[in-house]
Amino acid sequence: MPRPLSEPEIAEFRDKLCNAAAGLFARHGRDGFTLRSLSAELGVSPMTPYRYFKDKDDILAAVRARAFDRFSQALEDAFAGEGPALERTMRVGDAYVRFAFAEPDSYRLMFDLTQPDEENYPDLVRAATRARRMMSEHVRNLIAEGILEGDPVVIGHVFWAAVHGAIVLQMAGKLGPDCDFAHIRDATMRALYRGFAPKDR
Amino acid sequence: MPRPLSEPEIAEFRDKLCNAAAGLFARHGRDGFTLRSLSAELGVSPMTPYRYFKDKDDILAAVRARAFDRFSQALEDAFAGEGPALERTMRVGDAYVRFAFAEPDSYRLMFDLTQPDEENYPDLVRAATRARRMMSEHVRNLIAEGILEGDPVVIGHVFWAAVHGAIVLQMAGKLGPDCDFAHIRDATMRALYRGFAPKDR
DNA sequence: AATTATCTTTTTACGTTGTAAATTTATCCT
DNA sequence: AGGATAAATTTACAACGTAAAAAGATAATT
Repeated sequence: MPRPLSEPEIAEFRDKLCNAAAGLFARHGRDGFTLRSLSAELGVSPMTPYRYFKDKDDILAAVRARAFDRFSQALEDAFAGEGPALERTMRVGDAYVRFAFAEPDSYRLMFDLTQPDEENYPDLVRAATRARRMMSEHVRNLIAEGILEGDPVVIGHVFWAAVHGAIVLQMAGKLGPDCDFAHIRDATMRALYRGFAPKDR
Repeated sequence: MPRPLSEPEIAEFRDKLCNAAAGLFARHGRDGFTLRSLSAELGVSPMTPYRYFKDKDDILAAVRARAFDRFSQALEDAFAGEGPALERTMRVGDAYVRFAFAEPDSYRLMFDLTQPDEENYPDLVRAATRARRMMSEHVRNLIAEGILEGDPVVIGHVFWAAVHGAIVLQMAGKLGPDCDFAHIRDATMRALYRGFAPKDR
């Protein structure tokens, strides 16, 4: 139906394309994701995506932004429920790890080190910021309940970096054979809770 | 001089090629590293490297292995000197961080998530294992001096994962604007030392 | 209703990539 | 000297991202 191409139509195509791209990514890895295979999957010519995205990097940025949004949603959902702060935080942590290993390709996409300059993709920056916010948000609760002590932003980032480090080392196959991820994660969390515990008691 | 191509000659060419590849990588990023530009840099035809390496992935594995070896060497040198355990460990930590930010491309190469199956490259596995060994080695000293308590392998991996996580988040530009790497690193180390401190005192 | 203008999509084409195959070049052995 | 052999280059091909040209389809204008 070619004439005006309304805003919702554009959004729908972009949506379908991003989903197809994510699928390709998951099935055939980074190299399996080509404009040509993507177009084939969508049943359009290889040049059609250029009507909806600037170029391949633009597509990648959109896919990454979507991954970040699903990730953030999972964390926010886990945090949303009722219960004591520690329990809510543990739910967030579980959701984090579950997402990372259930969708390793999305996780890779989000945090891969060799990525084109993010600042050129505002929606990606927004989605990444949304995810980051949650990192310190649940720590605020822990501090309020007296479980931890310190700056919530810093502590949140420390927890985040620690679990992220364990995840990526695991994903990169860099963890030794005699110490699996669950072990590392458990020891890390235990040590950090003790390390950031209020000083007086 | 084409006839036998002695073992040292092969090693020398591989060496030169790996250095050139690392340079290309550093100057132009992953996409700037092509067989053609690499050959041009070496003053040979684009097919010559195939006499010394199976394919591009094989070259990449060799470059990665060399990065791991230089990395390990830096850590081992830092650990080698005299002094109390805590001081030696801090030297290792500093060497780690210094290497990561002085040679971010090498660090990326070592730990990038989208890498072909390592197990097919024995030398890479060896180099990676060498680096990993150091992670728990210095922790053994800390435990022997009563500064930490627990399994040195697990604790070593926890420290490793934590600092690695902070580094890659920093490199990926994922750390918030109001908390820089040095801050995170400091807080992480402080918390982990406290968290793994012997229970009695 | 026919024509024109406008917008989407496809087709075609180009430069670049990794690398297989064929060819050339240089050395050693008889 | 002349063949054998191994190294290096040249040539060639399929696949990639994407620019440019062509085609196709609808809305507006006459």
